[in-house]
Amino acid sequence: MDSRTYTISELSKEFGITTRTIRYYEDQGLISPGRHGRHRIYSRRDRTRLKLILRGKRLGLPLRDIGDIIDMYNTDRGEAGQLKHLCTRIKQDRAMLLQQRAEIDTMLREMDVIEAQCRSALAQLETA
Amino acid sequence: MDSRTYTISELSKEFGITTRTIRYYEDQGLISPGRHGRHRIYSRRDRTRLKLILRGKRLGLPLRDIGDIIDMYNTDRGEAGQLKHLCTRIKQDRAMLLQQRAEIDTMLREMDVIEAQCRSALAQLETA
DNA sequence: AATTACGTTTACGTAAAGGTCAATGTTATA
DNA sequence: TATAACATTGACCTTTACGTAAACGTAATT
Repeated sequence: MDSRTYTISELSKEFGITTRTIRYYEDQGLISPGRHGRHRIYSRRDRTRLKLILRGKRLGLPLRDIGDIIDMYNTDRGEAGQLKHLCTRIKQDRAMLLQQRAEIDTMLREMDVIEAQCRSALAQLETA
Repeated sequence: MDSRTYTISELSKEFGITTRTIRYYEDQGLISPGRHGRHRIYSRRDRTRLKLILRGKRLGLPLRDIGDIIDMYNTDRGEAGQLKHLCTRIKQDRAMLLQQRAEIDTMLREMDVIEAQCRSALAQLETA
């Protein structure tokens, strides 16, 4: 049943964030690790959530939104209402991601142009 | 010479941000519009900068970084040192963008899986 | 028994990115 | 000329996302 667990410092090292940050995420309801006494114990699922949180952050999403999204994708997909809701959500999120990707592509192309200019200018200088 | 200009409210409407935000960007040295008396006048170049700022924001970059980047790509590419510096910078930025895009692709694929599960679950419910 | 390493809560601090007045200036229009 | 409609500066306020420090608990070394 894959019951590997992690301590807070293990996770903080692995992901390059402070323990403070991880506790803060818990405070904001984004993770809820188990406890052994008062010590936190992180399951594999918790680790995954953490990874998703950091991914969301890299996309520039606020923590609130990240929490909502993760919860959305994690709630019991029992009844039809929930399922349809999730489908709608997926459609939205996908659109957002596609747009971001398009923007990244635009920037990459623009950078190609600049780099080409840059290189030819350098070549000019060298032959001069 | 394409001397079309814009008022602050025109830009705020066009980009869906408040005038306060635009002034804040100026305060942080990200734009420096001309003045007619004390009123700000934005050139086409200013508008472009604003567009770049918002793009950077959507990528989750802090304003400082955005400023640095834009300046980098805008300074006079005169001497070889500058040019090489810019080339290095481009390489870095490109790497970052590619990684972001890769992450987006990962998420998109994961969403495909979830959506498929979701749809089949819905189909099950309907036939039941 | 003391030190070290790791963990905990509580609380205050802070930087970034604006929001929200308030008081005032300027321009166009009725 | 009065009244909107739009600008400006300045000041203070707020939220988000942590940093930092204090004071303490626990468990393993030395």
